[in-house]
Amino acid sequence: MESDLSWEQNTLINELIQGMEVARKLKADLRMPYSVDSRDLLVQRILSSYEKALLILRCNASSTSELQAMSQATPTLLPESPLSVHGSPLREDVDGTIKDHQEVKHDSKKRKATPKWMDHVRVSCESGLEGPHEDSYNWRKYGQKDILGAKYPRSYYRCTFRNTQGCWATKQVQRSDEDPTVFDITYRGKHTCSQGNNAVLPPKSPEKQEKPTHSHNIDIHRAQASQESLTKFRNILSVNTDNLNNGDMAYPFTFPSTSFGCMKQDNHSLIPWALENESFLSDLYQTHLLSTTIPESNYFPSPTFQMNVFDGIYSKPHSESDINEIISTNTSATNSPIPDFNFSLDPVEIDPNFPFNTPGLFS
DNA sequence: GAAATTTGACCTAT
DNA sequence: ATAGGTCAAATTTC
Repeated sequence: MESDLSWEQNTLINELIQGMEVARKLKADLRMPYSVDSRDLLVQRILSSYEKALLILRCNASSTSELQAMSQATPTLLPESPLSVHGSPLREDVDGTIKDHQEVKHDSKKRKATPKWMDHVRVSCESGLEGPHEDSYNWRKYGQKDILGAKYPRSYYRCTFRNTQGCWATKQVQRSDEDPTVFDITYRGKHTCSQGNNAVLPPKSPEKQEKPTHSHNIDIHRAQASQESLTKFRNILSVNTDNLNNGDMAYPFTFPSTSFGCMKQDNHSLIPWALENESFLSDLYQTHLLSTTIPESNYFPSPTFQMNVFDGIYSKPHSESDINEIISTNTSATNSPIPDFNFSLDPVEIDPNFPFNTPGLFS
């Protein structure tokens, strides 16, 4: 990657370029009288790029160096196992908070300290969604809270196997104010239960996973159907990996800002992206397939949906400071349990002549 | 009856 | 003092 630019600058450039490219595609698309779906897709991608860029700028004002360190220090850190850095003297206390063993406090109370990492994703269901789309984990809701300044309450979930297996993974789900079709989902803690330990997740218990209040044909995103789909998707990704030919495969990758979920409508979009794209964001994003439980299932009346998942950043587990900012977004189709993809699918065509390193570009 | 959800109360960080 | 996060009893669902 360009060494002359800072990490966030590269990220910002990439996002803006991506937005520009997609806008061009949209412009071209506007000449076509029939492709409404693809326009929606392109608009979504543009918005996603700008959103990422804004997030980066925000983070730049606060903890850029930390985030950069994170991204560089955790190239192999898997979403599924953010705590499992080899040899790292980390521990996770009973409430899921990760602590360096030197800074373990006496947490006599139940109240959680701010976790040292989280995985933040956004799920967009533009075309509507019925029913929960799952993230292959079993969650139990344990609370809901109205959040100041937010239109919608935040829901709190913990792993169903908390008691039986001592799994302290939690997640929070909150509907976006700006776009009610978007859910911000924050994962905290690591799954130590059997479902978290299995690379191939066990089938979900039928009583929980697919409450058949919604029956439709969401193909690849349906959490339950995702096992086969994920396998296929892995294969796709593997092809891309093999073709990438660069030495950065130890880095994480990102999925396109638009979704994987669009495959239903646009079966052509994913693979070409995967094959054409450079992995220029690969050192920025810890990416994973994602499908996420949307408990507020009634929000989405239409059977088709589209996920717009933003990848999460995992803080450097041994960082001494809390990093709770969520700085990057991404799209994919399953949650953290799919750990090891390290390349980008973003459909970006970078102009090789673009003067990224122009002095003063970011000054 | 067991498991999941709801919801008001409680706890703690800021 | 306040907001966010969690607990746990009550309620609902299966």
